[in-house]
Amino acid sequence: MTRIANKIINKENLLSQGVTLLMQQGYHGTGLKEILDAVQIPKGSFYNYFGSKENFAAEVIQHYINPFIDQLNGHLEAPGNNTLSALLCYFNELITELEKADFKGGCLLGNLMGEIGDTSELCKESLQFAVNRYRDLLQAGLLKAQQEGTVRVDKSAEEMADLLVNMWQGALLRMKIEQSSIPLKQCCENLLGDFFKAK
Amino acid sequence: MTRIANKIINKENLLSQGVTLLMQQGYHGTGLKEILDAVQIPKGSFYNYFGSKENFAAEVIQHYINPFIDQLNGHLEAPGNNTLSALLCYFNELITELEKADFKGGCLLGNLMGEIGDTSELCKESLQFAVNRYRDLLQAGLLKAQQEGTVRVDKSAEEMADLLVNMWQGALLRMKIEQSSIPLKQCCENLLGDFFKAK
DNA sequence: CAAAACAAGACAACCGGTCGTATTATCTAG
DNA sequence: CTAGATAATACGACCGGTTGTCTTGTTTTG
Repeated sequence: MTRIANKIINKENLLSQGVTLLMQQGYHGTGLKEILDAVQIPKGSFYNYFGSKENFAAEVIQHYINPFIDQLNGHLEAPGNNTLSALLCYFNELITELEKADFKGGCLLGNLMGEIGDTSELCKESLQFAVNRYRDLLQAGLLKAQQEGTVRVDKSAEEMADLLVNMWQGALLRMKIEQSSIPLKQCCENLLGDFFKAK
Repeated sequence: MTRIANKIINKENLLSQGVTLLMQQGYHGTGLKEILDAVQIPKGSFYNYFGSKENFAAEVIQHYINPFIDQLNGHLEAPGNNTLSALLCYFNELITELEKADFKGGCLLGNLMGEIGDTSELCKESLQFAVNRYRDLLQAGLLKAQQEGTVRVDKSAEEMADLLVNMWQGALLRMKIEQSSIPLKQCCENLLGDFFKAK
């Protein structure tokens, strides 16, 4: 095992553990020691890899969103019925996962937007980038659904994508304190299943 | 000045400063020292008043929501055009205030739901109670608007109130990282100004 | 004067970050 | 191909400062 390969593995482990801990306990609620102990990596190495906790968090954010992009992409590209159904299917998958996790954590992006969205410039930019990537993908899906005639065309796909992202984030917060997936389901039913539908 | 009156003033000052600091820096991001220094109250007194930081935060949450309840109530009871307009007027007032604050802070409830919603049982309950009080008031307004014929009746006032609260929370998060009131305006225009409207 | 309320600061644990040293990889010269 | 120089990485003891909480002595009150 070469040294350089080990570095990549270590960074990957740190980021992965960072996603888990930051999502559940927040930025200030998670100490470096806790992350480092979990993956058995000394502090000096951490600072060699990332330079600072803030910079680490900015990378964690990107590391977090990637799987969601892939998962959504998978549903959008799958040869199924129509794109609107694919979106509904995707969100139902998310809901199932959140139920399985007992509504713990929610969304790292939403949590960090609230906690450090206006105290860390670096993380704010990382959050912006991550949210925009996600929103753009939703927008592409909604645009396709518009062309298929299942989604109304008197509103732009971009605006609807923003509405969906925002209500979903709010629903995740409600989910956390109510320990229930009802807010999530209401979000899908009312937007994708009603408000966005072509007349 | 009696001793008991002073205690009330001190508690009030602590709660008020707590609202400001917890909203901007979060729960774990704000140390007791910072709050105590700001209001010139010794640490011993704090623990005499509140018992613990967690308990303090739970009280801060209630202290935070009260003015919003009052403000919304004011708009709902004012002898204006109709209740739907009153709701729109209320939210526009909020938007103006957030713009004046340069989009800093956002909503204490949303921020804390994300940060400690699933680590502090006590705060979770306090958040639940605060959010429900707010939601119930919105629900009452929407119900009145339904009776006035300006809001659709094929959806329950409760469901619409939940949707409004959730999208508003999500919009506040987006506002924080985009430094823009556009998400907030989109929320109002699309829900109150479109989706909720009677046909 | 007893009991409760209050305030001051001690307290250990922990924070993010630094630094000197040891180890290893890569490059250069002969 | 190798010997030596240089850079990159690994590592954890250690830093000053802060954390939330608790103990203890004082003051106030009924």
